Amino acid sequence: MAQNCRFAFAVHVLSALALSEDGAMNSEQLAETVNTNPVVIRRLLLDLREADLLVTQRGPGGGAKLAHPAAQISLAQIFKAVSGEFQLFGEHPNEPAKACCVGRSIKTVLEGVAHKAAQCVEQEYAAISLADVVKQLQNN
Amino acid sequence: MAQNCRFAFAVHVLSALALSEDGAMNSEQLAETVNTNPVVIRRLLLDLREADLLVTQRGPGGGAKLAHPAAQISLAQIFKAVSGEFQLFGEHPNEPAKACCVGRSIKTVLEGVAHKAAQCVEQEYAAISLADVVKQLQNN
DNA sequence: CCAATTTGTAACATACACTGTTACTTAATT
DNA sequence: AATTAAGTAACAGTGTATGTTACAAATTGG
Repeated sequence: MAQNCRFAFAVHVLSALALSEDGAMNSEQLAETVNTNPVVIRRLLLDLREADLLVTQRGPGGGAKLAHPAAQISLAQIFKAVSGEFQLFGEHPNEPAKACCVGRSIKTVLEGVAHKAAQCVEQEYAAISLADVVKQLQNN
Repeated sequence: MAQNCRFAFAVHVLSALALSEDGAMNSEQLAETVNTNPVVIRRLLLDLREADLLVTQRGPGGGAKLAHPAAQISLAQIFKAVSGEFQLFGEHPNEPAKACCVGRSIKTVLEGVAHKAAQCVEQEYAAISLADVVKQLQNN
């Protein structure tokens, strides 16, 4: 459903930081392991910093490092930081016809459905920590 | 996450059919209540017919009607019919660097995460029937 | 059989979002 | 002061979605 890969990139970046020697990596190193452009990484870092998941440092020897231990960072936090709220499907782009009883309230009903599903996914993601991901990476 | 509104349109269309007088409506009538183009509706009808959720009829007096009672159609069936499998986030578009242990197995780990979340959403949607949606529409 | 109607389908237009890229500014270290 | 790296703006290229027109295929009723 989410067409973008920002969440995948973000988990990759944070895992790499968790596993790096001194805990810090710059955008060029991160871009290399993710296989993308450093600017794409820096844009991601801004969102992750905004969510208090990492800190950045300019200048020589700068880069990014985790703001908290990996066990205290959940996939739900990461997802929200880079992709906003959980949205499982697109809404009506045009307003449905109000003349029909379906058109009048379909959006409200679908919002309820989307909300329940989003809660379900959020719980699932909240139960998985970055440390869990790192552990799995090491066992592969 | 799903950027497209095919699921919303599909639920709308099927609800309208469930609530229609004689159980049948043509693509023009459906397009009017959804507020889109009849061809968009007909493309949707093809997928819903393929999934055995409705039947279509050409020629004068033709149109679409439900293939089963609304209580026997779940939102999970509708979702799969028009949007394919549940996919909660996009994967790496480019292959991550295999030199780093994160790059080597991040895709596998993320697949596992996506699978668990997808199961969770599917269960949620499977528990809601078209009849439930119609009931909510009538109470609004 | 003929005319009207409606689905089925191809082709294209338009809009939008996302990734990637270049180039430059700002800040921090030595 | 020079170097390094993040921050940021602007734009290119790609892909996907909705919407639209036009026509083919099938079905019904007279």
